[in-house]
Amino acid sequence: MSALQITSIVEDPELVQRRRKEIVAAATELFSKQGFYRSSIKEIATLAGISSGLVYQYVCEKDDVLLLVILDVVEAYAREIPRALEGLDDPIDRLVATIGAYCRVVDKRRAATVLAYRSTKSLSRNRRRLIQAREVETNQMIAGAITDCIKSRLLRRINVDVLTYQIVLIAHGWALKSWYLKSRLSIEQYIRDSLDILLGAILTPRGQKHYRARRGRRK
Amino acid sequence: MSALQITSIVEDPELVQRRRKEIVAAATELFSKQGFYRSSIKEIATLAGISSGLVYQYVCEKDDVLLLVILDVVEAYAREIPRALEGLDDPIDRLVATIGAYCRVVDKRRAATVLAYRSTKSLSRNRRRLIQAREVETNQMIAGAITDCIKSRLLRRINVDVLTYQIVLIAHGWALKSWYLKSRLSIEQYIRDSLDILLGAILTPRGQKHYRARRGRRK
Amino acid sequence: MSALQITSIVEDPELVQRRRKEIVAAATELFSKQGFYRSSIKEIATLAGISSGLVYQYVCEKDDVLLLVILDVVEAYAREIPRALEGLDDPIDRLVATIGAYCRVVDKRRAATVLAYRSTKSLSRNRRRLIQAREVETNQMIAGAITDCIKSRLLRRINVDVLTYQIVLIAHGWALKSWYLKSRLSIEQYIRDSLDILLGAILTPRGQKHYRARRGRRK
Amino acid sequence: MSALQITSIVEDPELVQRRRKEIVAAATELFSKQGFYRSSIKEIATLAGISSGLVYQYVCEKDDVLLLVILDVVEAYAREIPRALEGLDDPIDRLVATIGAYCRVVDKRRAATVLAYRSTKSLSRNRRRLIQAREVETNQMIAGAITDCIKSRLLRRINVDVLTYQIVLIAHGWALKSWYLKSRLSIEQYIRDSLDILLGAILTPRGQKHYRARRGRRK
DNA sequence: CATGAATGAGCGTTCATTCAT
DNA sequence: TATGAATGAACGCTCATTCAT
Repeated sequence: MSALQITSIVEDPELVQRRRKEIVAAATELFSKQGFYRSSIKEIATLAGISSGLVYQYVCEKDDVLLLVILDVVEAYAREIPRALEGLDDPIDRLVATIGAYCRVVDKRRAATVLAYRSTKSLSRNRRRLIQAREVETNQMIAGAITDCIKSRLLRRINVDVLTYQIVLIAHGWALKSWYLKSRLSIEQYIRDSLDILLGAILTPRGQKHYRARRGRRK
Repeated sequence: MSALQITSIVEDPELVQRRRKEIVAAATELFSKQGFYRSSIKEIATLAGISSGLVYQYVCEKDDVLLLVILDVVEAYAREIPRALEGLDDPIDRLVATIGAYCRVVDKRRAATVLAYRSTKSLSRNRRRLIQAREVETNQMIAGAITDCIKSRLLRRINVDVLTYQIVLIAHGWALKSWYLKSRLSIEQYIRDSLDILLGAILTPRGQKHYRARRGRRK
Repeated sequence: MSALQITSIVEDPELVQRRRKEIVAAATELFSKQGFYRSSIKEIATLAGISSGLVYQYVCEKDDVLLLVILDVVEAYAREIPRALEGLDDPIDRLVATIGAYCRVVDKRRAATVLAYRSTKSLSRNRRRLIQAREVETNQMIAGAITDCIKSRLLRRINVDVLTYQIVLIAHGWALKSWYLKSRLSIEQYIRDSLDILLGAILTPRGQKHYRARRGRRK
Repeated sequence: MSALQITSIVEDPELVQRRRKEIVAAATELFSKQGFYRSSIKEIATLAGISSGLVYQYVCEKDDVLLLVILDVVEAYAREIPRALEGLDDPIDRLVATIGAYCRVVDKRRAATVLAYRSTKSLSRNRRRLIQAREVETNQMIAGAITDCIKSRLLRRINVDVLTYQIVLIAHGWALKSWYLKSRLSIEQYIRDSLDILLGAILTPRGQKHYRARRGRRK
């Protein structure tokens, strides 16, 4: 639905979709491994089993390939998170499930997630906005889960935006910092410990008293 | 102490430092604006007010310029965070100050922080390791502050690595997601709300009971 | 059979042959006039009537162009000498014809012969070996003619390797020292006088007696 | 005496000579190993133990360094061959000694000899002429020895120029083809076998009859 | 005399993009 | 539609040469 924005010379929409899927698969692999600039259209075409000229029948510029690749990642989030919520009604359950699902999707697409971070800025203003718009959509699912919890008085009235991004960053962090974390934790431990920190109050009762006292004085 | 790793043809260390500073300043500006690959050595040299050939008297390859730029950011963290802790003894104060300081450094160097995220993967294995080693050093300051709090029984025995990276990501998130956050919050509000979420228990008493109950059942 | 060693991106073998021929022709002209290092790929491409990028569709590195050029010379020897021997059976006739043919090929490709001498050392070990292997092949034709003469008791049992190279050097000498010889002799005179020296005993009967006597004493 | 042609900024002639000697020694080593174009002035200067700028006090362009280097080789021939003739009166002895001496000088300076062949053409017309003039001078010693033999009726009236160059090429051939010859012969064997071919009639009596008969018919 | 930092032209090479087939 | 040969701009990097010190 989003890829439609990129005009293709070929008119048969099914063919467009099929070819683009091949191209995106090849490009994702190469971009993840070598980065966008070190991967040439020819390499991508070869890996996709087509000729380099043909790529330009489905894409206007090399940058479009990158856009397609990143959209593919971002849409995977939007697709897979809701699936994890199916059948869950309790707001806390939904929040917990959301966080877990997000982390697990990131885990499955670690390289692509890192790629999205690296490369979004390489895109033109317009293309970047497109990605960001999708990201906001995805985040709204998280924000929604948070809001529901607040409405149900299960969460305090914390800043929803900030908590949303804290959750997003926790999920993405698993990919971004996997060079450090991967050797120390499994993804499931990471999810559990992150939830533990986020939802269990990290301050001890004594710490809470202490913190409130200090905070009062700092103001 | 780190720049020593990049060999320079010029031997006068003062001159090396001065020139590299000029080069790094120009490169940081360009890399932040256009990215590493879209910035040419000639552009960097021109912006730095020197000839393109001269760059190669202070650096072996273009990649070294990137390394220098990223090290410069990473070292700013290592330099400025301890300064914020001077005179603070209380563990909670120190933790809070660390988080605030980290966020503020990131705020001052938003573009460079994003750059570090985008570009570290463009570096060779060795250079990347160098950056990561410094990042780990910086993180140890945060981890230290956390551990102190735990020792003083002000914090529960949560996973120190995970909390450390949660804090790091919160700080970096201000840069990474500034396209969203910047128009909604000031950095100081961001710090305050992030601390609020992290240190104030986000679950209400009712939420806590609820969460514990659900968690028990989920296991 | 030799050019196969240099891989080309273009796969149509006829096209490869045609383009390489154009490139070699242009390169031979330029290398001969200005030397390998003073000739740029752009110059070669322009003279060949193609774009500079296209050269790299038929060659991996600039060095390959040089290899192609030198192989072209060396193979001209291997191609044209046997032709001069067609229909000749007498061993002495064959030896004389070989020498004459070699000199005449060199004469036709004087510049390229000099080029081969100048530039072979610029090539990588492997490429150099390739050239040398072909040179040895060519020389074996000469060595064969010599051996046949010895077998027929028309030549004394002199050192075949040394005589072979004496002949090779006589032929190449016409190119290498043409700055001196060209104004004093025609190629046909050069061939005749060289044969006269080589095959006619240069010592007079008196000289021979003298030489043998002195040689005895020197030992 | 020849180097004087290259103007030097430094005026003290002794210093000029000393420095140039250092430069030539370093350059000869590098040029022989890597070739002229792959050796930089900086490398030469460093190997000579001076600064790169200083080279330009003793030389106008890089090409002058090459000229100096080649002149040095060529003059070694002119210096060392006469020394081998000292005390010899007999014309054949002198001719034999000349050839042996030439070969031995070449053997001692194999790399430099090859260098001279590779690089003379890289020089400007004027510089090349200078080298060639010296070569002619050296060759005149050989030609003189030949002429003396002819005058004494020890040699037939063969073409002196051609024989001279045959001798020169035999000597240089030891360097030029050392990749083939070195593993098969010692320099002394090479000299002996070359003289054997050149001075001993290579045709057997039967071969001579044969040759004369064929030659008559070929005309 | 000597140094070595600085310049800038120039080269080899890559690759996005086009277009004839 | 699909191919892949062809183009040509652009970049990283080197190095002869100059010149302030």
